[in-house]
Amino acid sequence: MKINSEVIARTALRLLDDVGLDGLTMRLIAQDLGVRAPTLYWHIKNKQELLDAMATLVYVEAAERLEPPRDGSSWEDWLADWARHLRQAMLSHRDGARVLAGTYVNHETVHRAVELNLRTLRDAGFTLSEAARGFPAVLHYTIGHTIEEQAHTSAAYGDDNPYAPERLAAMIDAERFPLTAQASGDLLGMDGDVGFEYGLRLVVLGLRAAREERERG
Amino acid sequence: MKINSEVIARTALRLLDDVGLDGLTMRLIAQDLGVRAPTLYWHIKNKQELLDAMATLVYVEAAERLEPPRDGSSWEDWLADWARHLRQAMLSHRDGARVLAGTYVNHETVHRAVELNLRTLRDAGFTLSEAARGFPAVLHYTIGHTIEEQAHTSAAYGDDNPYAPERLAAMIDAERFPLTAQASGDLLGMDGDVGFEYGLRLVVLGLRAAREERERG
DNA sequence: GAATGCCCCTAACGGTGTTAGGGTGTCAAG
DNA sequence: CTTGACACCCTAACACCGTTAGGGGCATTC
Repeated sequence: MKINSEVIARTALRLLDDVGLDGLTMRLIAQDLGVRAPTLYWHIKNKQELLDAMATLVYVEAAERLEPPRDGSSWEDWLADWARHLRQAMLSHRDGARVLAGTYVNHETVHRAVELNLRTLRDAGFTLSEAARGFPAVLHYTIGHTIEEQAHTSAAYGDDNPYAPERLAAMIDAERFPLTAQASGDLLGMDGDVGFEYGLRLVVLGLRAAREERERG
Repeated sequence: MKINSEVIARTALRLLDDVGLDGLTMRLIAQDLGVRAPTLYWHIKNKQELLDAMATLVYVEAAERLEPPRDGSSWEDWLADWARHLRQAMLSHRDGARVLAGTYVNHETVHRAVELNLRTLRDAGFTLSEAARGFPAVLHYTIGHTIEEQAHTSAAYGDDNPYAPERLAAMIDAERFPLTAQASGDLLGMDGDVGFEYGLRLVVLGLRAAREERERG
């Protein structure tokens, strides 16, 4: 296959799943493409630019399946679905959240997604300003949650992951931290879909409450 | 000064502000301590463990100034203050959010903070389960927001930061993305305290709304 | 047929985290 | 007082990293 910057990024993204972010080297990517490392620099400026391109791909993966809300579907469901798509895109690649976090993606598909967010919220009765300040909160929550979740389940620690639930639960001193011990089930279950959905609901409820508060004056 | 793992972490955290996470090398830290790099390995297992220790210090920095809510202060204010403390701790070090993100900190001060969160929310009328699922959402939002903010203002790009607000605003096609263009001020102003406070308020409002929804049955 | 420019190569540079193995000083036990 | 153990630091070196310099083949264009 002909090599260009996008092919490199796609290859890197595929290799990422095998070796993780720390194991992703230029030499490895080049080898997979049947080429030597310096060749990559003909197509891309440096590794940071490659990481940006990878982040863009992940982001686009989430944004491109985004459609205007169908009739009858609420803005709450639509917004939550957008967050779920983004989360799924990150989860579908090892260290996906770390790759995405802190990369301001600039791509047409993403602009479209932003525009769609604004329009959907405004059509639902939000002011444009509320929409513009509100939906990034959903985004930031989603990124924050997923980066933590992916870190806890990371394979970086090998077999003896110090964040294994049973290990953490055993560490809590029930005398000094009774509520923590009592709620350890809920606390440790925060990773995964259930925990994500709970927080996501909170943010969406917050959006609705903020609008109602304004409407009441 | 006598060298031990905590002194190493403090030194590393101080150097971090000068050189950034990518510039933080074992040799540099050792030099600052008047010692050679391999010596560090007598005190710590590897660099990852050092980064964990640094993250713990930042986290503790935010948690140790945490006190039970004074009489007359609402749970909303208390919870928001806790988020602000955490954010300030991250912002007070270059790349602080990146260091903290994805490091499950295990330290007494943090356990105390968790317990205090649970107690405060429960005393305010939340069920323990609501508290245990709710406050991580605040935490995740805070981390997500701060990591993005710090990435955008990062010096990693040198003088030609592609995320400079005026550069981004100019990039938007007002014909195809009218709402985005119109709201660009609000969108780009999401970084900084104003944007953070807006989202933080949303999450807190969401918590309240979730409780009220339960109470109504 | 010459020249241009794309695309890949080899070689190498300066740096990284980390390990191996050896020294020196302190301090307790015999 | 001697001996040994142990804490703590060292030098040397390994394997690997991102990246640059410079050169060569090969197609397309004048």
